[in-house]
Amino acid sequence: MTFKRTNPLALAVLALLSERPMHPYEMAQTMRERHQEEVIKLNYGSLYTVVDSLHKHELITASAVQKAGNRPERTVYSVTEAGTAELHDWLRELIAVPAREYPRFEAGISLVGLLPPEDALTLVRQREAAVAEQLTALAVLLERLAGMGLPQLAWIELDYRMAMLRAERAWLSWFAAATADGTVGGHDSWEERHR
Amino acid sequence: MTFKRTNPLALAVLALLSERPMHPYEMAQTMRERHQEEVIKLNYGSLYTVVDSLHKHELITASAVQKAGNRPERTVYSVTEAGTAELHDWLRELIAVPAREYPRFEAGISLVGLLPPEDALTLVRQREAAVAEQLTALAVLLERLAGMGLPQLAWIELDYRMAMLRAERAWLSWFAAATADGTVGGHDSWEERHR
DNA sequence: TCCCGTATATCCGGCACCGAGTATAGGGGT
DNA sequence: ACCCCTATACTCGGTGCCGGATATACGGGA
Repeated sequence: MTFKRTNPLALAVLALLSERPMHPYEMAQTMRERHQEEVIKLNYGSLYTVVDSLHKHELITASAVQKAGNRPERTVYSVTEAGTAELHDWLRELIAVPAREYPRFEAGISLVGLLPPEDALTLVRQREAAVAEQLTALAVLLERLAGMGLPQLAWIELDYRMAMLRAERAWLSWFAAATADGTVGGHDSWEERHR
Repeated sequence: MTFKRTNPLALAVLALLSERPMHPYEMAQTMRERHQEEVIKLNYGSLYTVVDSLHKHELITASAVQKAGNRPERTVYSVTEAGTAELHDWLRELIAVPAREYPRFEAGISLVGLLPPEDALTLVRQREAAVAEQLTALAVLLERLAGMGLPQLAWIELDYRMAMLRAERAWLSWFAAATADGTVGGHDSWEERHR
């Protein structure tokens, strides 16, 4: 059976091991330090499952089993050639081919007609504020990373995220305005339904 | 134990049942007809699991068990009062509170430095083209829906999606250009690493 | 010296989810 | 009268994922 590219955590593992051999716990630490867990969901339970799976598919190998005192054994893994190939090919796919993601907000907004227009307006305004906050937080973080001398390429994904958040904020602002002054198509029957 | 708002399919079920009682298979059909499966992932296996779960939590009730000939029994469900409350509250949360989604592309682009710049450029251009195609397809669909007399509110989530896709296309276009003419921060060491 | 909070490192049981399988009914063609 | 294809309606086994439990080491304060 061929390896299934479901959990992006496996991608992170391959990427880390392509730097140097590590044991799972060290991978987690490194991901934390680099703020990588903001981009790829990290979960200790899943980490060991994912490492096992990669091992089974021979994309990584157990290169050493250390034992310090009475502590649990630490298995150190290295990436294999097949693993490096998998990493690069997976990366290519992720970048070149847009994937259906089913964002939760799309599901929510598609049913917004079930709520009274006044309520919808309040909720959208709340989201707008939350998105604005995230944007300023991101701006601060970027400032700090750039100040540390890191090149743009090292935080390119944050640049992308900011662009997306700005677009979302703009859309929310438009929708709020259109709901407030009743110019959203179908506003009359929407109001009528809720009294 | 309180109901866990994980699978948005449960949201769709509550929304459908708030129109009229249905059996699971009919829910699936209705979702298909309305293009709802483009916004909420539909999977027959999950559908029955989700319905069971809603039933266990008494958010829906089995209002009838029909039996036509020798065909398998069809259980018709209705939404309870608690179910309607859950639907509305869940909707509010989905709209007002942005959720961390971990988009696959963010994971991919964050590691783009592992690929040679020329390859990255090609891949990003490919994605740009794919996104452009999705945009034209969406525009056609919107035209058709508007032509059928449906109000904007009925396809508001597509409007949102178009806005997001346009923003993504713009960002990809920028990144491709910056990679091509070497103005992306850290381009020199990026090139150097790959020879 | 004892204690306790934190860091280290992994394991495991339960459950949601998925995709493929199953079985009958209905309808149209020859 | 027979066949086959599609639509109907659900079922089930396998698996990946998650959160919390487990167990030891270490360092610092009383």
